[in-house]
Amino acid sequence: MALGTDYETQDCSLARALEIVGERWTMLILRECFFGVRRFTDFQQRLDISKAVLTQRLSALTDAGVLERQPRGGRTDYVLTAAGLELWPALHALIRWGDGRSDPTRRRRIFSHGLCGTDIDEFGRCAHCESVPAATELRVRPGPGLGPATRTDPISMALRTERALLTPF
Amino acid sequence: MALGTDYETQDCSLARALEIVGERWTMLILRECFFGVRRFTDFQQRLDISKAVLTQRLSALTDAGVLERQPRGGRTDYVLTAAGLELWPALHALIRWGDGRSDPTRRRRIFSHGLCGTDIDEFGRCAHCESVPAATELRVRPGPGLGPATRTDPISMALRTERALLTPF
DNA sequence: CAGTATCCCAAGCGATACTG
DNA sequence: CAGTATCGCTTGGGATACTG
Repeated sequence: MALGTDYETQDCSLARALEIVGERWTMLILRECFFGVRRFTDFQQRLDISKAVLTQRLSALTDAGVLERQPRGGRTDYVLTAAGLELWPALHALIRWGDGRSDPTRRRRIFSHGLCGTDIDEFGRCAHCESVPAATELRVRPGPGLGPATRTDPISMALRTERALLTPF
Repeated sequence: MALGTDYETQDCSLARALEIVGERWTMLILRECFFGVRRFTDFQQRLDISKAVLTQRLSALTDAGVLERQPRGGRTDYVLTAAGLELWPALHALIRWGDGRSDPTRRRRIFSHGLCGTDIDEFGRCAHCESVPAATELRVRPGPGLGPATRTDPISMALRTERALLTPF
């Protein structure tokens, strides 16, 4: 069986999810979306991805209902839909797992609950509010593991300060 | 830049995670591990994956410290390590997201907290215990969305009953 | 700016056969 | 049982050039 062409025999919905978000680059694109990136050119420059591939991925995500095209200033924004926003727990879990692999004390990005300022734990929970905040309620800031600034573009610079997730650039 | 060959420029640990678990088939293999599959042949038959690819994935996961080889009865078991078990939140979030995409009332697999019997929510929480149980404390049972039994092998049949995660076959 | 079009190479993967 | 070896196709994707 060719994975990607026939998921019918898989008795678990994981395969269905991977069909949409399991391709190379897709998760990285979505991470950028959560960080507030919306423009084709910004995705392309930040990820250093070929334009053909980026076009294909953005279209696939749009077709799948994860992203939505919105006109802004004569240009197109790619914005997370409700279904896309629901991917946050999965994305966050992967980020935390990747972060914990080296030195857990040196995380690269730290997420906090905007309403109360408490950092969320590895399961996405805010200990103070006893809730699992949605992505729209979170803020990001650089952690101790984030390296020195190598990029000087406006987006990279903004992401070196604390900032609400999803705020458009 | 070629994704998969150079993640150094990625300022987020998501890329690091995807380097290990982002390849095709890898997540499906890990799902089987959480369900208790440990043998080469069982993976191969359940996933209908080519032996060459399975070999490569199992070796990569072993090298990455996600799986561990354990001799059992003259054969080899592939068993999740502590780092592998920590992938559960990410895997669970993806499964839930994939399940919710069609009809949320018709989930295929339902996970419950073995200690108290309460189903866990989409964030992995047990409402009764106010905790996020580890994979070792969970049980799986078929949900209303699981189709009719098409496979009659022992593993598929066992997975149509309630069962603790990670129990070896 | 936001793509499309073309080219071409490399990797991924399935199928099959073989092995200790 | 648990792989290796070989083959050959198909896809992915980087590079470059072009377009409304």
